[in-house]
Amino acid sequence: MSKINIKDLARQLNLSISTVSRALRDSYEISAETKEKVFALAKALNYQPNPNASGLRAQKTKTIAVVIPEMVNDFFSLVIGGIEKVTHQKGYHILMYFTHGDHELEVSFINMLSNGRVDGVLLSVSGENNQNSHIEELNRNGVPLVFFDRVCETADNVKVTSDNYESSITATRHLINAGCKKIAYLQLPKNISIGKKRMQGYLDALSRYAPQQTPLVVECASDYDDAFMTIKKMLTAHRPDGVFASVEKLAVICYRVCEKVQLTIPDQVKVISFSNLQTASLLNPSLTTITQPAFDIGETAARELFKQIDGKHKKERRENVILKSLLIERKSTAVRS
Amino acid sequence: MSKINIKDLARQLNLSISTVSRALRDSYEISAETKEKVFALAKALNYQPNPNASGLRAQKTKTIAVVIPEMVNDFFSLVIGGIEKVTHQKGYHILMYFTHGDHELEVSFINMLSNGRVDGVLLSVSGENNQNSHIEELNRNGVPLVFFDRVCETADNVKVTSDNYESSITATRHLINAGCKKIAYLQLPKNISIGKKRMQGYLDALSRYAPQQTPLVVECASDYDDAFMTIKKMLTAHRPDGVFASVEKLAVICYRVCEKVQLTIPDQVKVISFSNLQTASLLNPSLTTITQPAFDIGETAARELFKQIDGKHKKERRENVILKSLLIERKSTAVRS
DNA sequence: TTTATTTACGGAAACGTTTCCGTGAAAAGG
DNA sequence: CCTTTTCACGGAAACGTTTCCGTAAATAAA
Repeated sequence: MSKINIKDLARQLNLSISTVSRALRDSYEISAETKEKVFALAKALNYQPNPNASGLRAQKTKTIAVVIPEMVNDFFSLVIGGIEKVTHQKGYHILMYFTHGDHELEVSFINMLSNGRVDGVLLSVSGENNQNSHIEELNRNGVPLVFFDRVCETADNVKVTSDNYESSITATRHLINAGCKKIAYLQLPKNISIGKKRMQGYLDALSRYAPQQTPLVVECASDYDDAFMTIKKMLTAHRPDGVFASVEKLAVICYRVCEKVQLTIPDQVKVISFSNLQTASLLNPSLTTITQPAFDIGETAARELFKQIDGKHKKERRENVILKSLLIERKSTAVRS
Repeated sequence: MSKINIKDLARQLNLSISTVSRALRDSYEISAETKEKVFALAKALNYQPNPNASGLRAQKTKTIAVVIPEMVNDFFSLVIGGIEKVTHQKGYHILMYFTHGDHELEVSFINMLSNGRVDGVLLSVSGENNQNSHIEELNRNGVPLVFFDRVCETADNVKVTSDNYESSITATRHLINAGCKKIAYLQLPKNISIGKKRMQGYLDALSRYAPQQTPLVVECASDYDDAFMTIKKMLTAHRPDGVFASVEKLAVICYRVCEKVQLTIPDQVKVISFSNLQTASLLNPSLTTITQPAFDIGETAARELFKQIDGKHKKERRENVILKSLLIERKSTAVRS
């Protein structure tokens, strides 16, 4: 129960509190010898300034919040890695919040963050993006905020995303080139911006490169079993020869359904998916993916946030950032030889 | 730039600060009507008490720290999920720190946490567990700490783990029963406690159930390429017919090596691994795993921590918790039919 | 020598809460 | 009618920092 504070240091050194404080911050108005003594004792006692006190006084917490839908997801794990790299360099701390796709929860988290708990927020929104009063409230309170991946289109904040529309075009075209005549698109229910862009890419690619095909958009629930049934019904009823999963989870479910209903990938149906799965190349068959630069997204978003936190000229208009994804071709879309 | 505080509320309501504060905390000495008014205005203005001020005053932060080696790892992701469940129920916040297996970093994080930044710490240690002065320092400062998975044996704190030794016995025996005559064990270099127990299980199972076999322990570097080369050399030189990977990462590398050197799993070599991979059943071939109750570990560790944080009678001796892992048999250890 | 400046430090206010102590007025008890 | 208790609230201290003022002594400038 030591928990020594600056007062203890001052007493032990026969100095005033203000002198010790200044010495610790290496102020020019403290003599070299005094600094030495203060540093030495501080180190010896492992003195750590109380963050609440400093934070209260300085109105700075050296902490940012990261709000994401979930954790068991290689994409978000990698993003966190990128965020952490920058944050650690800056000597900041990371508070993590998980919304589990629940918009209410997101609102309550964001509201919670509006009064000095953090110096900035990184947010990947969950669900409907039309209601953004909580975002506006945060902006009003002057808390810097940067979106990444799942952004709120209508909000006036920096957004860091990947080229979802173009990648969807590429992915769809990849299936077309592989000979698919009937391509299904699997999407999640929430009409998050990212989902819209991806679907638009799919639709545009079809009408541009395979106008004879009718789009087959399948909305899957976020619940695992529901999604499984939906995909199963779709596969058996419509018999597509290509499936484009807008998120990794749906590709995984699709694999399981194919196993169940005895559809062989890629001979009977080819599968491509947005995914950052570390094991994509080890799947049976290996999965062709559109891989987002997840780590880079996290790193970039964090850097943008710190630009605002450190920003002298805060009111200069910040640009959004769009990073490129990569199509990695594997066996799930291989043409039969 | 609103950021309203309790003073603003008091002024607008013509009440004193103390009255407003008590009203918000639903004190019995404030009349019902006054409470109403205060609540109403607080809600209307989205008043959020400044956490630094409350924390400073109460010497409580409603925040815990979670210190883990890495994030891109389904085991830790699931653990975080369990931790978050409990933490959210309790209305606490989570600070995350990643050690990247660097002991120095772990020490600096832990030291940082010794002065009121958090009310408690959940730690999965990285690397050597013989140096634990930083743990002792934290204990001296009265900050509650609970270990999970990778524990520090010599420290006198609650530890939540899974039955590593018994599971290793089971896994090894599983390979023996599948007919393996030469079983290799892949381990990481750091002699963390968890690694020792798992290896001991392997060794004991061999001497007990297949005494004719000589153990083949292979220490792999944490670096991917190094580990790949080590495993490749081992597989080609010793030609084991069974591989027991002590961690998921090594199993994945082993799969890649087998692909490279044209060894078929499970016919030429059977593979089993400790793993929480969500895609284990989708691998080629599907991977037999010892799956730890990761979510449960997180949940339990968090509950144990809160017992200490909330604890009236803090000095009662807490018991360690050991949760059971599950062997999930899949094709990577299938006997040829 | 007198005045101005620099050096090195101390006192105290402020950050936003919570809570200990008071206190006037109303209600209850005698 | 007077005393005691309860009720409902206000003033101010305290949490540990940082920083704005001050200031005595030493040095430099006049």
